[in-house]
Amino acid sequence: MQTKAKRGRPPERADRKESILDAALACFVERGFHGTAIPQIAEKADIAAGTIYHYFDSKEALVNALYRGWKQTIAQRVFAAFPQGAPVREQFRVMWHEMVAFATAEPTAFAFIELHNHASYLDGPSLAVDRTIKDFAHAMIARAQVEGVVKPLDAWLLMELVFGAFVGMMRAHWEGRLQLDAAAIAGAEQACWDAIAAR
Amino acid sequence: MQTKAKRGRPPERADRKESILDAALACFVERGFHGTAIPQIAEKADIAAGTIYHYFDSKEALVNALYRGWKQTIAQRVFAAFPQGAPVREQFRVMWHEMVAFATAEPTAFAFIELHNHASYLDGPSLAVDRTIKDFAHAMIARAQVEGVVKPLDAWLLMELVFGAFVGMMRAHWEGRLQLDAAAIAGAEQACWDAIAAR
Amino acid sequence: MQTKAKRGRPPERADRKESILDAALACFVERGFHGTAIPQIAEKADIAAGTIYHYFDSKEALVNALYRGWKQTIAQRVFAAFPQGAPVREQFRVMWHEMVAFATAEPTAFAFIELHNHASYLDGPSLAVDRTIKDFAHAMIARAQVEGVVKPLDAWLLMELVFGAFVGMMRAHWEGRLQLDAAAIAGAEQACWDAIAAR
Amino acid sequence: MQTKAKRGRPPERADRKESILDAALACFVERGFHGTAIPQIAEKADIAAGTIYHYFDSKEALVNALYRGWKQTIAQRVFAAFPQGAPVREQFRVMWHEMVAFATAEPTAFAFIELHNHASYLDGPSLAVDRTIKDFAHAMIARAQVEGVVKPLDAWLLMELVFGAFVGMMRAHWEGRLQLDAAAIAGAEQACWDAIAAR
DNA sequence: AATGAATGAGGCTTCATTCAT
DNA sequence: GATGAATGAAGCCTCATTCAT
Repeated sequence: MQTKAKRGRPPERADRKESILDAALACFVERGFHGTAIPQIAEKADIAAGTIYHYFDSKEALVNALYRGWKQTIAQRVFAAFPQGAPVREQFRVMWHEMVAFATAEPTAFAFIELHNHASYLDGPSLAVDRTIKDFAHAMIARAQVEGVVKPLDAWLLMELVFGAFVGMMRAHWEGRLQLDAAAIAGAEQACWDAIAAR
Repeated sequence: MQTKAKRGRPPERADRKESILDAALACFVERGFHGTAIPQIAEKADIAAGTIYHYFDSKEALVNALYRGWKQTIAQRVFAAFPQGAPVREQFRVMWHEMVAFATAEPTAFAFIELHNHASYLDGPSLAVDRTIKDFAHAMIARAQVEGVVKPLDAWLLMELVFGAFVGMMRAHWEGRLQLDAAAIAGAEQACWDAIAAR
Repeated sequence: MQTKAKRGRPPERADRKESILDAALACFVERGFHGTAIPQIAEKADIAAGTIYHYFDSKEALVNALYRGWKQTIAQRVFAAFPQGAPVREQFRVMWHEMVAFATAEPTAFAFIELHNHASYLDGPSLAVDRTIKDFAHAMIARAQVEGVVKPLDAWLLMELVFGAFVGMMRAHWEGRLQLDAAAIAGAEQACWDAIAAR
Repeated sequence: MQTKAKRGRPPERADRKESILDAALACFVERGFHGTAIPQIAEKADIAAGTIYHYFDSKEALVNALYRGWKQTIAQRVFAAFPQGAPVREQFRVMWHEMVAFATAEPTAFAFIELHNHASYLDGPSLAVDRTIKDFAHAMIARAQVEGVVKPLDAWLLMELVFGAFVGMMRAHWEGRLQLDAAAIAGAEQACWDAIAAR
């Protein structure tokens, strides 16, 4: 059933690109990349399907823009907060809380980034941006090992353990299996430090 | 009216259901549920696409069968190895190594189960089977807390941290970012115990 | 889901061809030729799908056998009962009641023949067998016109009117819109005679 | 991932919905509902197969729209022409000629409606619209019986006989077995009246 | 710039038919 | 002769993408 109704410019609305990215984020998290249709994104963004192609070349370009954008956002945030000269124990604490703050403020974006890690539709540049935080955390741990405050295991292993623990906690939280208050978050942070700390 | 072309029964070949499940597992891990086409599975299994429908009612029924099957396999394996009367420290170690053994022996199955957690195409029975191992690990931790050997934080939180750390480690391993030898595995196990252990 | 269960000859059962024809008749009437799948027929006949191909070359061969078989049955029945020397009024009455008797005794077969008239999957021989009764009825009406007892309109037109009225009545009956008792049938017969009778 | 092949909007062409309905009508009459493939309809309508789904939710929705549309058209036409105050004999004649006029002007639509009566793919609303003309004709006959000009048989039976005769005549005409000129049509009308008229 | 009808490849699924057992 | 698993073409429908308005 078609309506010959209104075409052309609709009532002014800025941020079109932004609303497309938001809608796409929500859809991709909910149903995955291949499970999301462009018209679904358009509907959620309250625009026409064709409009998406004024801002992004393709569906793939859209996921990649989303992925890169959020990955950079979180990296910048963590780097900005990082206390350069502070003791490792303090650096660890700050990173942890910064990550929690991000994952709490932008749960969908965080879920998106975690779920879409290494997906086949991510292009080279996206994958490149991918490693920054983990590289950074690895470096921090490696420095701490030199000081002898962290276990002398492979620093990459320790980093993945802590990162995994963090993601596991957040995922359980999104999925409603876990309440998180300040005490729990701080307790978890301490537990993760204990995991890597030299005894 | 169909073409009179040659179709029909080809030379015998056993294990068809098994080879479908194997092929589907590999495809789903590689490209996700929606990213995998039935003909791709068929090709990998070296059968005709239609044959899949003799064994499974639909693509959804296939993922669910896969999910349930592997989830049960791993649960049974962990439960069978669990040392009932042993000290918690020992129980923890056994579970850890059992999980590693499974994830190493069946990396694709393990990846599949982790990636497809809580996906929208999983049906009720599949989701029901989902909680068994985590419930079990939670109970173990809760018992240890009574003994005072584990931190007095929310046992669910501790469980998710350890589980997350484990998954993080295994994922880094599949993705080639991490070498895992016996020492690394044992070191990681100790680190995870340190995470939850009372100081 | 497959079972390696019983193959080969099942408990003796004669009339396999007959039960296939019966099942096919019911299915074709209910859902049409293209709407009926061979496995559905097999299930209704309580045999394996492949078995049908021992008796019929194809689905088309099956409909055609069915069509020809019933068409001949009804024709033979009508011809057998036809009172050669009797007055036309009597001949008309006999034919009418013979048709009603058949349509009542074999409602599915009658419905099948009416619904599948001139379908594209009927082959030459089937269509050839198609005309016999109508030709016969036409001849009867033409003779009656010579006697002056029937209207001097195109005999084919009169024949189609009567035949159409008969089919309309029977169809309304199968479809539950019409009760038919002996009085109704006799009344309808008289009405049809009045339709063609010279005034 | 889809091919980057050229797709998208082709040069304008109006009346798409109408041409889909026309093409579908022709196909359904020729090969039946299950015997008609959506691509066949699309080809006949000279549009892409997918376009049909912009206008109709499914193949079933398409048949139902077709059925309802034509059924209403014919009913409106008959009702509009019906001479309310005239004698029954005249009303009968008008209805008859109106039906013939419709069946002659729109032979495919008429064939479609007759062939698809009570098919399993017709939905509730379609079946509801189905009875109007027959109910109307029945009422007319019932009134005539009160006047004593029509036989005192079940009015539904008489209606079905006349309707059946009419359909039989038209069908023979479409199928090329019968020439119909004004005299034949008028003669048939008189014959049908004679069928139901009290003697 | 925005729209959304149109396109047509491709996805899931069905089913007529074959053939090893 | 009977079986039913296997085949693969074809059916219905979806959806990424284009482009006239």
